[in-house]
Amino acid sequence: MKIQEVSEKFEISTDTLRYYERIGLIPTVNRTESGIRDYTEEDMRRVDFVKCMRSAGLPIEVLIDYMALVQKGDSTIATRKEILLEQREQLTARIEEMQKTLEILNYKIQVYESKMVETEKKIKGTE
Amino acid sequence: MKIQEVSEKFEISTDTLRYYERIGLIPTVNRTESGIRDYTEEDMRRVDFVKCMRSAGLPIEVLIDYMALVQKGDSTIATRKEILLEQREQLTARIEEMQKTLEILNYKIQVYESKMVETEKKIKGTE
DNA sequence: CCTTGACTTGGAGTTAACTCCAGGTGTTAC
DNA sequence: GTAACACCTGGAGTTAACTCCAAGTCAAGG
Repeated sequence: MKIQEVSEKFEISTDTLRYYERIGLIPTVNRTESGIRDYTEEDMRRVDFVKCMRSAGLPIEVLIDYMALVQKGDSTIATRKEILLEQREQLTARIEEMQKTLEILNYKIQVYESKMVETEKKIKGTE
Repeated sequence: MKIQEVSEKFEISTDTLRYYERIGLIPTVNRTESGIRDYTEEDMRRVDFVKCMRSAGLPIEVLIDYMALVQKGDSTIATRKEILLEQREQLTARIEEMQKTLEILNYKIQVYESKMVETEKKIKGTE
């Protein structure tokens, strides 16, 4: 698959795909004879994984380290697990924060709602 | 309250507090005669609110607009509610994304876990 | 009174994660 | 076969949100 197809499939710009490759977040993609990227299924699984992790805010640096360990093979499993444990912890913390904020937003919206209803009533009363 | 006390209370650096003020995210804080910031209770409520919203990733620009409307008074309630509705929608979307990622992390960690148990068994078998 | 540390301002620097650009090559539809 | 478009690379530019700095003022303890 060519870069634009991958770009459309995963909704990641071609610039970003090339960027991910050049910083080593995904390993170098094979090129055709004329030098054009030809993504394999495995390449795309990696892209998908990275997209997912990035969408949750995992830092690129951490993902670079992690992906490098994946490339290195089974001897790195313990380290990889450590990385994911750490990231999971941070992620749950972030989610919790956001849920607290969400509740405050809910409350504020509801307050505004009832204030607006009050205002309506007053207007009606003076008609 | 002086800036450093506020900084410690909310765990926001003094630099960030001053930055928020200068970009208009919180209105200008009163100064003592000698020009030193003296935060009121209301100032601190604002700081707390901004901190909460920022921790959930709401963009500063949106918060500036929102806070300006708050200053403007009750006539802006409908607009404020619209802003919060929009932000709430985006926030729930982000939370959902993160929860999907969390599940994938959980799965991956569990796979690594069982791989490690397998390796343990093999080692024990060869002893 | 003088030192030490907190405070002030305006402006510059940093960081992460893209995003864009220029200059060149390859390919495909007519 | 040529115009239009996708692709390549290396490097520069952008954006959001801080964070740091310099040069100066102010306040409290000894």
